[in-house]
Amino acid sequence: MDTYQKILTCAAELFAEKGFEAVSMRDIASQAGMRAPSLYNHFRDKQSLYQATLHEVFSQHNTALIGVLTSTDDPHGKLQQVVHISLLKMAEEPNFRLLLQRELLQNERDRLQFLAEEVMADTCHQLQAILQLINPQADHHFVITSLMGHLLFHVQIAQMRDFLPGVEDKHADLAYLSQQIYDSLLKSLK
Amino acid sequence: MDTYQKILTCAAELFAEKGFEAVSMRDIASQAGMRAPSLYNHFRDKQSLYQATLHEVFSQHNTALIGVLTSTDDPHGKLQQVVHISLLKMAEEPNFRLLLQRELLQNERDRLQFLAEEVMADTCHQLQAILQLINPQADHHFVITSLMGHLLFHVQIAQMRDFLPGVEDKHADLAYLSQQIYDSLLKSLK
DNA sequence: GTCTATAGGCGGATAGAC
DNA sequence: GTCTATCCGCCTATAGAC
Repeated sequence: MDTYQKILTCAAELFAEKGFEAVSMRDIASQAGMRAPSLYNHFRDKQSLYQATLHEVFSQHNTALIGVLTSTDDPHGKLQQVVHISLLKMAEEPNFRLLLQRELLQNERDRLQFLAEEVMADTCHQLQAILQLINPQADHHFVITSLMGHLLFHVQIAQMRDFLPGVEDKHADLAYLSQQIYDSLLKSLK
Repeated sequence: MDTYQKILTCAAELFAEKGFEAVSMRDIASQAGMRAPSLYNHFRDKQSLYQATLHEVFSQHNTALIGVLTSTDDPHGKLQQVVHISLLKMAEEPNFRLLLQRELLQNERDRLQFLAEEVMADTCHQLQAILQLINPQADHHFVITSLMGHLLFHVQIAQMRDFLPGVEDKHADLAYLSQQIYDSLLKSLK
């Protein structure tokens, strides 16, 4: 892995964990085994490094999902796979979810537009086509939004689940969660 | 309103909008019509001010919800009201949602435990009792988590809805959203 | 392409006058 | 209880040696 990629990887980790403001160029450089000024040979400034990090993480995640969405499965199987794989990927590699959720907390219009168009639009369109086959009458925009909310929130809440009432062993099982989310998705489609 | 409360109000606004790291004591003081050192007559340091802000905003929101949850309505009516009022309150006064979501992004165990026990536990228990009356067989923990995810995410996504595919006018209507969320909640309970 | 040294600004926090 | 003045550290970013 070349230096450029090494920096992006470390930056993704730190920005995801602590957020843009809480991470210094020294932190990133240190993580990447160099000094802060060296970063400026690869990125114009901190903002550029952050943007490049977002682009890297988001596009990687998207191409991973497209494989599932363009498979030849029937609509139900595809839907189930999307839920399952999204959960798995977000659980084992939290950078995508964290960076996305941090960006969602910004209320600058152009950053939200970037998120919508560059990160979510493709997946939404693919999902829409699938839902169309299952139930053309349903409110697809609502259902897709609900699905994204489900996926993000259930993974996010995993770390504090032990502190919440009514929790059982099965809730730590991603396969069970995935099944529940898929079930309630289908029910809300009918 | 005394100075103490004035500071808390301004701090809540700024912390919610920009996050802890991105807000300086000078920013808060300026918003409250004073100079930064004056803040230290009311709060030991920035962390204390932040904690006090969280406590203020979270407890206010919780007491507002308890009124609904302890009303004498039937379970279905209560549930519908909880959804509706939560959406309304979060839409018109975003500080609670933003501070909650920012705290959820931390992965420090004790802060998550604080959130779970001081912010969510009461509401969860009340909801659990309601769900028990509707369908004792259902996975209440999952349903309640889903509901919270729904509420938070649909309000959050409101600002970028125009950029997402398949959006229609009705999606900007809180009453419609509230109905949809309640409907899918009931369906996933059956 | 990486380093040291450093500029220049902003951050949290305190001292002490009023 | 609020202010001005100030300390001191960390920040981003650049200059220039190697």
